[in-house]
Order: sequence, then C-alpha cells, then structure tokens
Amino acid sequence: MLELAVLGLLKEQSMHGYELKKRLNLKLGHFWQVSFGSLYPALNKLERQGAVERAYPKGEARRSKNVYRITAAGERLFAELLEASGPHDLEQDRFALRLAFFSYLRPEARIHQLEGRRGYLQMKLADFRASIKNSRERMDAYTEQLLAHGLDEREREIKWLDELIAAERGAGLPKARPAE
Amino acid sequence: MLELAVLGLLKEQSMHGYELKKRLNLKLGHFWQVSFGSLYPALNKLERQGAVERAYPKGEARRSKNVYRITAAGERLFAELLEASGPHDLEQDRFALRLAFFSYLRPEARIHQLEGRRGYLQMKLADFRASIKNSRERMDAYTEQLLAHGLDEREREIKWLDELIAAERGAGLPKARPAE
DNA sequence: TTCGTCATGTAATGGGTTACATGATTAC
DNA sequence: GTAATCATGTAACCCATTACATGACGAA
Repeated sequence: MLELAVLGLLKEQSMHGYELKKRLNLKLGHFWQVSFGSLYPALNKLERQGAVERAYPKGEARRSKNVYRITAAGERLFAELLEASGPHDLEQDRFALRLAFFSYLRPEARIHQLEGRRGYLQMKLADFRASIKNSRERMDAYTEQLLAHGLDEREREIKWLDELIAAERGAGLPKARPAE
Repeated sequence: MLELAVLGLLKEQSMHGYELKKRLNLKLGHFWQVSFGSLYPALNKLERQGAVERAYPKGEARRSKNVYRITAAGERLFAELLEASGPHDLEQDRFALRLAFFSYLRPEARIHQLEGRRGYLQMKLADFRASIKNSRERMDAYTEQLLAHGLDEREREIKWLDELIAAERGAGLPKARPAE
C-alpha cells in the first residue's frame, strides 16, 4: 500500500519524507491519509530492500532532509505492485491507489485491472441480492436503507468502470466532469 | 467497532460465538467482515468487563458452545458506543455500523448522528474542491477521474442522508427501493 | 467410521495510528 | 531571540487479520 504510493511519487521526482507526505496527501488524501509514524519506517524499509537510496550518501554532513531517489530495483518493485491482482487487491482503497498510478501501466494491463475490480463488485452485488432475499423479513428499515445505499454505490461504480474501460479501448479518457 | 456490533446482536437474543459471527456477516457483511480471530478475544474482553455473561455458568459441563447474554452494564456500554461522535466515529464504516443499530436510538439522537456525518462529508467536499483548484494542472487524467468519482459518491451520500433526516423529522423512513 | 461443519481458541503478523522526543531552519 | 514550521524518528498501542491447533457432533 504505502510502498506503491511512495515509489510512485519518487518516480516523478526525488524528495525527502516530509515533502513526500505533503504530496501523498495532496494526490491521495481524498481516500487515504498517511502519517509520519508509518511513512518514515516505510522509507527505511524500502532503503534496506534497495528500492530507494539517499541522494546524499548515507554518512554525509547533511543530516536533516534525507532526499530519497528510486532505484532500478525500486522501479521493478513498483511495476510489480501496480499489477497486483490478489483478492485483497480488489478492495476499494487498494484499487483506488493503483488507479491513481495508471499512467505508468500498459493499456492492456489497465483494462485487466479495471475488469478485475468490475468482476469483484459484480460478485458482491450478487451476494447481497441473495442475502436480501433470504432475510428481508428479519431486517429493520435502517439496515435495509444501508444495504440499498451500498448496492446503489456499487452499481454506480460499475457504470463508472464501464466508462473507463470503454475509453481505454476507444478514444481515450473522457474528461472528468468539473465539480459543480 | 466489534464491541458495538456484538452487543447489538446480543441485545436481540443471547447466542454463542459461532452463531454470532454468522449473524454479524449477514447483517453487516456488505461493508464489514468479522473473523473468529477477533471475535473470540472480543467476547472474552467483554466478559471481563462485565458487559456480557455466559448463560451457562463458567465452570459447567457444557464446554463447547458458550452462550453469551448481555448484562445491564453491557446495555449501558452499547448505548454509549451508539452515541459516539468523535472525529474518528464519523468515518464510513464506523458510521454505517451505528446506523445499522439506529432502531435502538432516540429519534433526536438519530438526527444528531445523521447531521454529524453530513457535516463531515461536506467538510471533505470543501477540502477536495479547494485542492482541485490548487493543483488541477499537475493532476493526470486518472487521478482526476478518481477525484471526480469520489466527489460524486459523497454528494450522493449527502442526498441520501438528507432523505433520512427528512424522514426522521417527518413521516418516518421511506421504503428502500428494491434492488433492480 | 469418516466426513463435513459446528465450535473455540491461540500465536504470529500486519499495517497502520498517536504520542512523544528532538533538532534544524526561517520569519519576525 | 523566539515562535512557527520544517524535518526525522521511535515506542507503545490498536485492532484487526491469517494460520494453526483442537475437539465435539451429526449424518452418510
């Protein structure tokens, strides 16, 4: 999760942790918040793995501001994480995170990702509809409202994914409707 | 989180852990999955706190099937958790969980909860719209799509909440539209 | 008798959070 | 010089997960 996001931003340009957090929250803040307590350990871990390195060599005078740069191994790791498709990777936030970096993915792989999420949602929808039939009588009005709203949200996301898939196959991305 | 859900179900009727998990996943499965690894420890913790007790006394022959029953202290804890309104409690899943048990809440408290979530969403919307203006030029088409979809989802939830609030003040809950 | 599922639990792990502690740099 | 904010990090905790282990019970 964090690793993908960090590598994705470092791909654009090298920077230090504090800056990274600001950009992370700018780009992904609407569905995900990162804290220092997870970011710094993550950077150290990535460094140990050789996925990032310090632009200033490790033992130098410059102590504050550790500027990190992505390595070749980091690029490979990023590419791998971006193509993830385990059952876990189809959930909302993980999928959204990968989508945010789709521009680094081959078009066919993008379609594969979009269809993966689409299938996941459709499966969920089928499950809920079945469970509604089995237990509608036992459900109170609020639980029913919650379920109906959830169903609606998922149906909408499927429509949205369909548009993205169509755009991917066809003429390119539709412009996002301007907010308000 | 888990505690509220467990107490809410035990309020309806006493039962053992395994049964509890099945009902939990039936009622809340569309946005939340519970596993045994968290459920059993949670039950033990609630027992230590005196919020639930075993229907069969602790040291009896009946070893498998521990039937739990909510206590008076448990009822108080439940009522308290249901009225939670810290910033943390306004997030999606925590809010949804409380909504699922709204029938146990006084109408005014329901409205208060609904308005709390509404305000939270509105604040988020304002933040995003501001961040869009500041950085639209730096955003690629996919990030933009993600943001637009997120905005749309939140706007829709606000409309839904408005309906629920209106219903609460007025003639009662509207029927959930049947799926399809 | 053996298989499925009912039933309970523990241990290791994951992936984050908050709070705390520290120090450098910049603006006034 | 002093306050704000930039910058890094650690420690303790939280709340869940998965994997593992165990055993009862009913049906074939």
